Amino acid sequence: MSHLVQVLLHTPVYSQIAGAFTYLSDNVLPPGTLVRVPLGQRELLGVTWDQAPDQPPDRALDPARLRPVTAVLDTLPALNANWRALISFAAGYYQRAAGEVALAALPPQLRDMSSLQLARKLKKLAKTAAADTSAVSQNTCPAPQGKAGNTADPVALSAEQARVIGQFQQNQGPFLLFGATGSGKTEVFMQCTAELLANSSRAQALVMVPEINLTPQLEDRFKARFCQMYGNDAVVSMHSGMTPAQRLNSWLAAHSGAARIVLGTRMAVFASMPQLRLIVVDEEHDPSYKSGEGARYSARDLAIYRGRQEGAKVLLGSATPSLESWHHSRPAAEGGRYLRLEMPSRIGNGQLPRVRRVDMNHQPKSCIVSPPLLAAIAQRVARGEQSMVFLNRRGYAPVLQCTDCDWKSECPHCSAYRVFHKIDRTLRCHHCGLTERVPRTCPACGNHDIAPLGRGTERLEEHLAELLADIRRPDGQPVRIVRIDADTTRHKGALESQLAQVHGGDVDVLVGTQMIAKGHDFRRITLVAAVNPDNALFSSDFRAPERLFSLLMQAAGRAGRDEAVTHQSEMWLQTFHPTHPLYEALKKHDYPAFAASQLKERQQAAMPPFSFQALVRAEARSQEAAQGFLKLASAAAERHSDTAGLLAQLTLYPAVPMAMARIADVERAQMLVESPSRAVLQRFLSAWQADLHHTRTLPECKGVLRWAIDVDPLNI
DNA sequence: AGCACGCCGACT
DNA sequence: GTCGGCGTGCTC
Repeated sequence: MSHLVQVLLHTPVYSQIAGAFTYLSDNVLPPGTLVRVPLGQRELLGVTWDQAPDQPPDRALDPARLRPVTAVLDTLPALNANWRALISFAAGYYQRAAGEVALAALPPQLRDMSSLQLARKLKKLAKTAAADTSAVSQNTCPAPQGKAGNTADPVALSAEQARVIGQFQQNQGPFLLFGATGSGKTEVFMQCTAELLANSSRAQALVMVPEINLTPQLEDRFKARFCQMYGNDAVVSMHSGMTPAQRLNSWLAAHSGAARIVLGTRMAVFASMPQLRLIVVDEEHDPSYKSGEGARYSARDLAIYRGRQEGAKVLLGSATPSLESWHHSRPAAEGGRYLRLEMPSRIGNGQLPRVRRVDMNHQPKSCIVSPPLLAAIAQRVARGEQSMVFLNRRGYAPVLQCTDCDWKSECPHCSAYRVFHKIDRTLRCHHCGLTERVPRTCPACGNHDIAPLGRGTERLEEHLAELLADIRRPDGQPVRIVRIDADTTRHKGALESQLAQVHGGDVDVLVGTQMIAKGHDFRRITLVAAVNPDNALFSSDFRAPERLFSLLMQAAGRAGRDEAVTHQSEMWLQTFHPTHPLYEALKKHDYPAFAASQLKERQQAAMPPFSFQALVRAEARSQEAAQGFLKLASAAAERHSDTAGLLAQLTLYPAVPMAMARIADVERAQMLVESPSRAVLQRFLSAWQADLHHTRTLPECKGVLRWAIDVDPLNI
């Protein structure tokens, strides 16, 4: 028992003991070893860590009170230095405890396994893996040819794809693949993966997608291509929709090197992959890559760090890149650090849909679907083609209002209205979940007339059904409308079955929220319409236009994927601002022009990517308490020399209520910190942590429930 | 974060 | 009389 060992545990930053714990061990344990250690009454999983160089191990610790390591899980190889560097970097950059980040990056099941259980598990896996590889070597020799058009075979590449792959091979990256929807980005990802895996018998690739919904179809394509070559467990998935046992299996396969390809959502960026050679980030602009809980990391940004750290190539892909990535991929002569790869054309003569704007100023007052749009949809139905109509609000109406007095369907617990859902006659708060039956009379004045105000997908569906009631499909049947949103897909498998309905041609008009804009290929859709996209144009969030543009481009990409119908596909926009530059750029499918104008505005206003931001958020029972905490903390920053010295190079904005100020009776406030220098912002935040912790303990901050730092926040 | 210890309200 | 609410405080 003579060796001291540093161990990271799942303890958050604000528990004073943010660093590693010291334990006694019989043997020298290499850093990255999994151990089980006692902490108070509990026994926890921990990871041994490198000695902090700037800090002697035995500072004020009483050596007599050190406890021994309970067990060493050394049947598993230690987590390597690259993985530990990633964890340390993420913890430092996002201002969290290394232990919290490290333990959150391990599969949850591992936390409550003894070394014996783990050893058994590994033995079992080794056995099945051996059986599997022998099976593979049997059936790869004369590769059993599946049905015609097998996805397992690399398809013939377009000239653009071939050129881009060539650039990928000849450069080190990081790369930004800027490719139109339908230009064949996935095929490029697979070719690049195939290439790197073929180079070395142990090389591994990590492929990330923004949403769980998108993993199954990606998994199918990758499995069809790579499992024949490398075995059935060569491709594994990692996302939060998997069972704990599945997640453990995938993690172990990646960690041992058995898995050659890991597909997953943002959490997969932390997968232990000892031979990582490639990281692909598909739809890199998607906000889902930014975590909103715990350590608020950006998986896309960490992918860039990780790639550099491990010498793995990083390939970001999008049809509408984030302005950050776009800016980084400007020509190297102008300071760009990423290599931009471009694929502007759709595969197989596919064209992007023609964009048509309906000026709602010249349409009947308060109409939901304008006559020209309605006529266009009716025409599609009569021709046997499909239409897709977007509205980013679910429910029947966003507000219910008394026609007599001022009453509106406010949520008693949130600063939001409850949404009217006609289907079950309820008022539902989309923030806290409060659900009540619609009152018969106005709760304030007793009036019988309470009317829905505004429109949601439910009402749009109903409205379209009325308007299209007389329209017949080519087979003489009445029009079929289906709605897809969070309400209709609540049950497991519902989304899949509804999508199958659409693919099967049973549906003429698809109504939905942005849920249907992402990823799914609908081959017979020739019309996509955004009913009311204007909201985002004048939002207080400076990223709202970027998100709208991306959403509309993605939506437009749903139309005309089939060569037979591509020439007549259209994207319709109903707007009160038809000449807005965003729509002008969209009409030309001109992301570069849109990005250039946005970046110019951002530069003039010194906003990201020309400045760096962090947000401190506080939650309390009262708005005063939440803001009070932030004010005290910023006063402390001005008092203390280590933070005050940096204030000349950054701006501490005043504390303000969040856009959604109250959710479930919790008041939320935030404070923005901004600097032209990322390094200055980092130094400031690190030094300021102590002030924030201390401020929290003051008696006047009793009411503060939680606070957190969000570095590079997406929603301000 | 957990989990203890610790002091005040409605129930077998 | 207990069971249990969650307010402070500690964990190598």
